[in-house]
Amino acid sequence: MVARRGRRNGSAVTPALDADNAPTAEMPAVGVNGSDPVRAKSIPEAAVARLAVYLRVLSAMAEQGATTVASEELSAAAGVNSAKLRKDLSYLGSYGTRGVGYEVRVLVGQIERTLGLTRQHKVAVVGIGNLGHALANYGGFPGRGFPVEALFDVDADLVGVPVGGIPVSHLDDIPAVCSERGISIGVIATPPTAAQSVCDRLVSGGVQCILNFAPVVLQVPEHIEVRKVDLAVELQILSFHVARRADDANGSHKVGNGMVVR
Amino acid sequence: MVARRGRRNGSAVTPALDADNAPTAEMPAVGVNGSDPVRAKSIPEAAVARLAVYLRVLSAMAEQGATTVASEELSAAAGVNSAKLRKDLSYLGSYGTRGVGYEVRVLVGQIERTLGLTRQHKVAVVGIGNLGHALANYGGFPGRGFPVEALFDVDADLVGVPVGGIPVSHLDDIPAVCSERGISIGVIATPPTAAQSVCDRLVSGGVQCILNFAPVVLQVPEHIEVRKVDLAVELQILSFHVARRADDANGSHKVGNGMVVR
DNA sequence: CACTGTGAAACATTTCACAGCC
DNA sequence: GGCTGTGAAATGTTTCACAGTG
Repeated sequence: MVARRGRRNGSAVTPALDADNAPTAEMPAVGVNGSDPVRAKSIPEAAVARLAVYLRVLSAMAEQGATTVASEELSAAAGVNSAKLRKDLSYLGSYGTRGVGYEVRVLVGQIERTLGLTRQHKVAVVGIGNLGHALANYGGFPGRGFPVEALFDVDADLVGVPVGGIPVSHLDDIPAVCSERGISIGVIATPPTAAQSVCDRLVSGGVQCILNFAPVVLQVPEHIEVRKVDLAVELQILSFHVARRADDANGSHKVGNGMVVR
Repeated sequence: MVARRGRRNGSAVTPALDADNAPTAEMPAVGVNGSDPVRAKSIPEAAVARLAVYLRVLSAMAEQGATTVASEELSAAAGVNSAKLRKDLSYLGSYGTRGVGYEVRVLVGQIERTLGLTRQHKVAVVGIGNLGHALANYGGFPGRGFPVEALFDVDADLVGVPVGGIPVSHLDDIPAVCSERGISIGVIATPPTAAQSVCDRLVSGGVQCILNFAPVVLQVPEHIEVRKVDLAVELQILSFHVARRADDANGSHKVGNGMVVR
């Protein structure tokens, strides 16, 4: 440790690192790394996101009875190229057989281990509106491993009402309930104005990670991991590509710095 | 130049490029680029995602009456560092004033222009379950610019029923309705099994971009832009970080290839 | 001989650091 | 003096291409 990330304001609270949703980029892969002689280098952030996709594809294949799979086949199903797939899998260790491929079972096990899916991660959903409902009813999220164990809302009419089998608690009880029930992941599905205060309460309740659906940049202590899902941003990125395509198609001209302008 | 993107199968259908949600990485920024002597280089993919965030922050600031903002302030609010912010804004052109900062109004206008937000992009939502409802009720998505103009579902009981003011149509009518209404963005909120077929119909209806909430890798023609939002993947990435942290904390040891294993 | 595992090259993104301007 | 804009360095990611192996 020691060598902190350069510019860092003195405060204990920093903006959730990435401005983007980035399942890729940023961060030197594992912990601090660099000046620390002990810590080894680990899996690139970008690869982690893909491992989760491979896992799903592999599980589907296993269900279909496949026992073995080659990088070419798996990569096609996962929408990446085979070199990338092989490189990604190589971060787990050497679990393939040259000339043959990978054993589906083994790969599933290794990816699960690497992603920490052998432990359970209890989830709390905050904000039981349309989206919160949808999330709560997912009922024990993706497959197994992410049981929803607490729900919160401000609405007095909602408090006490069970949704997907779990009674809704009040926002004020977030810290107590979360630490009682050992929640490790908080999902924020509130309006943007409430998000930061909800986030603070989740953190004080001992939650380690936050998945944020509210369109705001959360400020969190640095040991908290935040990921965000931002509809507006996604749509605007798509919009950019539509616009770019339109520009490319017809007579576009360059502006000062050489950028296509229209 | 010349050098085509290596592997690219001859088929007209390719897996949606990125395996990850990646608002960053992959793609040489703008269109073909490289062998084309005319086309200029453009905004990095990673920067585009952040521009959308800056836009939101700037809009909030404008509402609060701010007329001018310095890179340090804006970057803090957006959760990035100021160098990155300045670099990102420089892709738009030179709209700042040295010694002063940026004019909020101007920046908002430039980002909107760059993201193609001056045109409207009509949206269709497919799959009116919990999530679809939530999306439909967003009622003209983020602010302005993304009006929801069509809804689809298989459920006969739902067809004809208005949700958020728009009557639900049947899946079979996707191509006709989409091309009639000039839909440019399709949002898939169906169960995974239906997603690919829905996607195909959206494409045949002339939709240019797809936002996919279903946990499957869609295969699309290469001129179609796909982005995905995958809850399972997000949670598993968080899980990875929890696990990594736990490993880092206590006596971890390295395995063959030098990776932290537990 | 097909297919994995991986150095090394190519590419993309971020950060540094400072020249230049108001 | 304070702050933008940007080359150049550093870092991270993807792709190539091939040696190695069951």
